[in-house]
Amino acid sequence: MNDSGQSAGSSARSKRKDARRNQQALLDAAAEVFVSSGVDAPVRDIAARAGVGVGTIYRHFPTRADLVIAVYRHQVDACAEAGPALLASSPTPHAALVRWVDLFVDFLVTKHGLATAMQGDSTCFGPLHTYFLEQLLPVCTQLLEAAAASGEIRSDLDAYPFMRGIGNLCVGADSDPHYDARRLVALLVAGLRQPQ
Amino acid sequence: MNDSGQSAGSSARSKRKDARRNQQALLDAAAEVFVSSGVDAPVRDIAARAGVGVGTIYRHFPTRADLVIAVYRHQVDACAEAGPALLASSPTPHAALVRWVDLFVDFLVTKHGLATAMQGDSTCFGPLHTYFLEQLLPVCTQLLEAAAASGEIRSDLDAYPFMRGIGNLCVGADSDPHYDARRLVALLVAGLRQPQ
Amino acid sequence: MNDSGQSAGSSARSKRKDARRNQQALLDAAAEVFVSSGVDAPVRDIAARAGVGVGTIYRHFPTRADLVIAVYRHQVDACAEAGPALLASSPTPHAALVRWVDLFVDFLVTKHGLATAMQGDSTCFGPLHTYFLEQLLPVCTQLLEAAAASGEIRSDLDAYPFMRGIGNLCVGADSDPHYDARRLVALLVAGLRQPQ
Amino acid sequence: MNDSGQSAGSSARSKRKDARRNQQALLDAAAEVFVSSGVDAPVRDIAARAGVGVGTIYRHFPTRADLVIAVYRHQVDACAEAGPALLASSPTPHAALVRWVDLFVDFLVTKHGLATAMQGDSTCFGPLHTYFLEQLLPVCTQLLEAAAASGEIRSDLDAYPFMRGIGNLCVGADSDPHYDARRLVALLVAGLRQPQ
DNA sequence: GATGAATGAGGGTTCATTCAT
DNA sequence: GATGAATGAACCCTCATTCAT
Repeated sequence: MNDSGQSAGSSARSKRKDARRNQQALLDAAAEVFVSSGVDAPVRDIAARAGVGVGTIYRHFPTRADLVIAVYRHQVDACAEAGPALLASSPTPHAALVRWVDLFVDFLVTKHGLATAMQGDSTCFGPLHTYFLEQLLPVCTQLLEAAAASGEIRSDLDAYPFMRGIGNLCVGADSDPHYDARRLVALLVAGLRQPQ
Repeated sequence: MNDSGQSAGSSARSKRKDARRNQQALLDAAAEVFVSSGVDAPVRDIAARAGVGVGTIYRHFPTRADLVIAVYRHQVDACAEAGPALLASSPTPHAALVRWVDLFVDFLVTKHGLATAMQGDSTCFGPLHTYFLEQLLPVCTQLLEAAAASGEIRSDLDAYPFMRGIGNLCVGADSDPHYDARRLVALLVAGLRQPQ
Repeated sequence: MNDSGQSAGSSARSKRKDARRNQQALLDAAAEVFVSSGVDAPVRDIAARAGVGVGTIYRHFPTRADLVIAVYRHQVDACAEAGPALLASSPTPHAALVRWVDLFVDFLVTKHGLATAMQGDSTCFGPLHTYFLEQLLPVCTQLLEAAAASGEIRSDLDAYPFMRGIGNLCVGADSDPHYDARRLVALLVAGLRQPQ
Repeated sequence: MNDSGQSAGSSARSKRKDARRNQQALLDAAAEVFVSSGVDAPVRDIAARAGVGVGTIYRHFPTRADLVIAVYRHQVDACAEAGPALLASSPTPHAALVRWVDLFVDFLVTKHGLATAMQGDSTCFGPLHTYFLEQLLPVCTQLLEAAAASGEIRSDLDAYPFMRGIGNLCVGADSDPHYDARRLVALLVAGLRQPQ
């Protein structure tokens, strides 16, 4: 349309460029809307903010969860990568665990509604749930096992319930000033300590 | 109207009996539906299950929160009353606290979606939230203070965030067999222990 | 119930007394509610104000129109009776007509929503409409004919459209301070004057 | 998007054409339903008649008043434009006023329920009311002032109550064959004549 | 007779998702 | 590919009217 008289190839490329640009706009818009209205924000709001039609969202992200994943992929991945790094650089495995949990909680708390979306009962966030677990479960497991091996914490808690618990504790943390999720998560971690 | 005469009294009572029977049916139906579909279940579903019209629900329970309160009032009240009793009968305040938390968790976990409803962000459950807090906050506070006074736990956690945390940990506990809310709550309580 | 040990007759009479008392309370309550909320006020509001059940209203006044009629019967009748009296006491038939119209307008305007109820399209006010016409049409006709006979006004307007017109002009007169129904009715009557 | 190119332009236009076609269907359907059931007809009825979903109506006309305005905009505008034209082409301002009032009455009477909607008390028709007044008040004012300036009518009646009066006189005119709104409006206008 | 609980039709509104253009 | 119009199921809530007690 824009480049009249060009070859089909160029047309196709320009289309792709358009598509990619759109996808990026979508991610940016979604990130903003998620922050202001939570991850359950109406699809239309996101489309409007991105300046595209709702259909475009569905093309790029068939499921709402797909969109959420895409939006937070970088941060999830960073969180995943931080695990081994912290383990290597911290004085003890337990210290690494504490720091990593901090990262994870920051991530959940600062994203309005993400913690809720991570809850297991929501069927429409299945892929989101899955992705998070796939990325973070091994890391968390590694940290827990290391800390258990060093005798700092008990060894009878799996990473899955642990992460679920942290996720749950972060629910609603952004909307209630009287509720300090980090505090409670710290208590939970403290509860893991080996009863000397 | 309120005369002690038998006929009129019985007539009035019988009328009330009808209404009460209906109300009871409503409570039963709501309890069932809440379990199967959560406390956000459509009004009509509850009405249908109870075999009454929707208007009947609105008559008895103008607000959804009113209905939820009514459904769980006994249990909430029992939970509230258990606090002092446990304090009196347990070897230590900490033991009482642990047992009481158990009761509370049982209550939250066995009622599908109740924990979610207890979260602070839902505006339409204001009355419910309020009622729960009014009943249970003082009790929880008393238990925490007693345990703190006896030196068993730290004294810097208020009852409100504590209860919110417990409530959050119970979210989704009924739908995921891999998630053991009681375990995590136990860890949270363990985290309260005075770092000897 | 109250007079234990009385004869059936006395009981029956007391019932009637009760019924009459109820009916009066109903009329009073309805009058008040009509003023504050219009003649379309919910049935329950009236029952509540009267301190009776809704069923009682339906027993006494099967139709809302029946209730409205009953409430305003005195005033309608007074309006009807005023016609001949004014005709007899006024200097000219036209003067009598003007005064009578004043009465009628006062009646309609001071009763919130009555003018609306008098409109022909509302099917549920049929009996009301009918009663009003039955009582007032002959009177109005007489006044119009007298004024026409004396040459003061044209003779080609029937009482029915005339009254409908007046009724309509009074619609909404009580809720809009910028709208002066009496003014417009006066113009309408002025428009009747024989084009000398 | 707005480029003058043929293909894209036609594509954009064709999309709009579809929507416009639908919008037109909606306007037609609404017009019909308004005639048969009044402007208070259920949204669903209009949607059904137009063969569209209810959502489509809400998309095009967020408020019922918006729909009513759209349906009658042409006629209101025509009425507004007719004022100056009549003033220019009529022998006297009074004659122009009479003709214009005829147009206005025709408009109100032939649209079932429109007159009622024009009444001031209905809160949900605010925009409608506003639009009508904005369009027609200046015109009516001009006509009244011209006729007053020429000494044909009294000068102490504002356009607003005048129009309200006409509107009111037209209420129910379509459903009652015995009620001739035009007749009464003519009398009202006649009542304005300067008492020579 | 009186009561008021129950009914359920009726109307409004939102929003995820599809699909013609 | 992008668009956004259309769909319509799903909810909510009100209130006139009936009828068992």
